[in-house]
Amino acid sequence: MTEQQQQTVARTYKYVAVAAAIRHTIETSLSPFDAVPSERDLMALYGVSRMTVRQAIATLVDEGLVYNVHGSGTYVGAPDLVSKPPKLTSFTEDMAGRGLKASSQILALSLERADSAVALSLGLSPGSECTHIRRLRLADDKPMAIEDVYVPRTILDIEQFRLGESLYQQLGAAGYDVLRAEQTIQAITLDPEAGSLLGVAPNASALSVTRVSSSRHGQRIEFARTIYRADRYTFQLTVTRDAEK
Amino acid sequence: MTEQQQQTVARTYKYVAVAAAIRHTIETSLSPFDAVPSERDLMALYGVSRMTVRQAIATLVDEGLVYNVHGSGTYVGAPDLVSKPPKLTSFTEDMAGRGLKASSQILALSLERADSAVALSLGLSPGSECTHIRRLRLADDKPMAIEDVYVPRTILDIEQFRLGESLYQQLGAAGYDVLRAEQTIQAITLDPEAGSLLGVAPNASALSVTRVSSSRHGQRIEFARTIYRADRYTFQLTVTRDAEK
DNA sequence: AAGTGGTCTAGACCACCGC
DNA sequence: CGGTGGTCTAGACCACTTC
Repeated sequence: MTEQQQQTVARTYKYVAVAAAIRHTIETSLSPFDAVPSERDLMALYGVSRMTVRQAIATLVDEGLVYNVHGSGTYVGAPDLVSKPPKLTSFTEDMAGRGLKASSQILALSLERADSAVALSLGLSPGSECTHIRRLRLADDKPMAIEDVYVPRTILDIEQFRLGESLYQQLGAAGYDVLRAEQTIQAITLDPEAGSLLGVAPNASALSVTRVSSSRHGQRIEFARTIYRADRYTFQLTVTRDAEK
Repeated sequence: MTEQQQQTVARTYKYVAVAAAIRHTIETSLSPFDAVPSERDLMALYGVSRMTVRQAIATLVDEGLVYNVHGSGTYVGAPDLVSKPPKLTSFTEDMAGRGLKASSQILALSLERADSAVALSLGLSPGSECTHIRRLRLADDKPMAIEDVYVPRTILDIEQFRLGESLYQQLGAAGYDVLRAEQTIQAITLDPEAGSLLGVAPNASALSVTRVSSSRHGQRIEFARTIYRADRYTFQLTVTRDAEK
């Protein structure tokens, strides 16, 4: 943590201060669906121009704390109405969010030539070498998923990989920050070997999540496939119909 | 389609026009990572104030078409880096997005007392009456999914329901605009009856998507469960790790 | 008709990037 | 240092909701 400890004094912008003041007002004295003071009132209240008020409100709208109704007013939103875009989380983070303790068991760690699916997904020429990590993922010490991760050798060589440390953290340290991923979710039928690893009936149903992760600039870093026990894992997300914004 | 045919002339706002002009410029003569003309140039070019230019650019940033770099410029984004929040779509829209033609076959239409799962999800007292619609959903005339929809009778009575017309459109016309939904995705094993309806083996795996839809103000409108053939349907989404914005 | 948020102007200065 | 986007002002009129 011995970072450069920026001394920037955090120059406070007016709209940030106004937003904080409004947030405080809401938290201390307003309830969901209550009206926030009008923009013109807020101008007078905080001694700023209307645009500054609007920018402050815009950040709150972004957070989902309030919403605008044209011609009527700005209102406090219901907390559970907030629709955040889904986040890319590690298995450990995902389990923690479900109140479970994550652990792992390495099943295999090897350098392999990418098969066509992996090569295609990662944009590699077929036969390129990849570090392959196969892990049994446990939640509260019971099998939850089988995970196969493929990373190009040029990004993370097998000898560099340190077991027990977060993969994303290691990739970030190597200059490959994972920022986004495309995920494909499908239902599959387990093969008997996977079934026995997961402790379920052979030929049981399971949820397969395939992920291709990329850096900020679109460079593909990781191909991962995780097969979850259908009886222990569901995937949840919020979708919106309009630009609720 | 004999709606009220609003005559609003679609009053075109300047920032919308400017955004369209910039979009056109990008599509016809710029490539990813190219710089867009500066805001001051755009002011002069389109004869509008800076704020209007900025609002136009803001909409394009929202779309992921361009991104700003403070102190440097505004640049065209890479198309595949765009991360849109997942949208709530009707089956017809969903299939159209996959290049398939959607059709339906009504399996049942009845008024029922909500079972505990439906009542809980919709916030109804157990035993409340619900309109239940069970449909076989086809894509390119082949079975794709079985869908059960439950709507409180107080929102849509069974006699009001018009077959063949979009449910969401009917709900909207009744003053219940569906704006967002919580979805739960899981893998299940089909029962033989469902398997035969879908034209797959009994006990095949399938993807189950459960949806609770709400209005702008959080009123729960619809409980739906759709069971998709695992071999014809996958669920895709983009997730981000940081506030990529 | 009064009040709200939405759009728009014509300026100004600040913070940051690259040369 | 010049040019860029980011913040901010003090007005104005438009579009919508509410009474």
